Amino acid sequence: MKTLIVILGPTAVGKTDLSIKTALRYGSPIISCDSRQMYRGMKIGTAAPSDELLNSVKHYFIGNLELSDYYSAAMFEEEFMALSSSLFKEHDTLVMCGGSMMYIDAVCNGIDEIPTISDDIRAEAVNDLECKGLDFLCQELKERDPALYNTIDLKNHKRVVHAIEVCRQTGRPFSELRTNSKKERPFNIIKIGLNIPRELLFECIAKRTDAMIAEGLIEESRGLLPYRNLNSLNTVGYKEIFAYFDGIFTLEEATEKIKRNTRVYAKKQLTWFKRDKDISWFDPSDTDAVFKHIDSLLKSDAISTCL
RNA sequence: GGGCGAAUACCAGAGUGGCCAAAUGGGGCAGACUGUAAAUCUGCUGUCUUACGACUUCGGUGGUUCGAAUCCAUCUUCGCCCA
Repeated sequence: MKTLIVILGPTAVGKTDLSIKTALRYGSPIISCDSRQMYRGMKIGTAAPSDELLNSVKHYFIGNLELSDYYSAAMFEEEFMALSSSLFKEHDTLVMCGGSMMYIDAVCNGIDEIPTISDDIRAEAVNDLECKGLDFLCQELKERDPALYNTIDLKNHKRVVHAIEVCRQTGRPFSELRTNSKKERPFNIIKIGLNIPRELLFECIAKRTDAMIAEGLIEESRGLLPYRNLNSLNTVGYKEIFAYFDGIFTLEEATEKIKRNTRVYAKKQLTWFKRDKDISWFDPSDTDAVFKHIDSLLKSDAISTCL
């Protein structure tokens, strides 16, 4: 059976390095699973792999999107499945590496079929939110989908708006479209979680942020300034630098904010991953332990396949 | 040496007799998550495992008062001003 090795963990923990080593060892390309490294022109701020690394191992989904492209976890699932099925023809194992929690889950568990919302409906819903308010949308949701109304976070406008969009477009309650089922995949999945003590992780974050500034994050951001309102640039590292351009922060303050927001993001990732009991956790420097773990699982799969 | 001002929870900073365990912001901690997710949202943040409950706090000490972070005295530290 084919195997997907997923390397995940909080930002700045050292996933990239280990993914390269793992890919080289198992002769696999790397499928990136990072919702921001997919966008072109955001290399420094997203800590995308260097050109050198990209040349050492074939990577997918790095810098493959325009800043203005619409993208989603469901689209990633679809593209991943298509790509993996073709890559598995030549490889027994594939390495997927990244920290975008929802994308990882979309690949590993699948995501329900929900129609992409049309521009008209989206615009109208957003307009309703601005003009009529969140309460109005909540009331509509209560009528259209009482089940969801009772469980959704009614203070989270993004969720409420999307629920309304789906209800309006399909004419059905959003909750009916949710199956809560896990999709079967035609490959095994090994989840390698990387983590280090929080203090160290926070130190890495601080160092990496300083390095980004030194490598030209400001220049990169200046070039991206015209696109600042795009969702792709609603991203830690850029929004703070944009605020610096606006004069809201000094460079020092912006840098501190980036560090802080990156820490919050890392924590959020860890909270999400904590729920996933399929993850085996390792120290990123302990390559041997990771390989040993992968080898033993590959071996036991080989044995059970023979039987 | 003299005059004035300030001292509040992790930090900044409101509060100037009861509605104060003490606004607000920052920071910290915890959590949610099925379609732009590095997004978006929530809770907690004096101690007591839970509290509509109890206990200890607003520089120190001692007072006034039924009641003090708030008033008085005094001490300490810091800032400013006059010498």
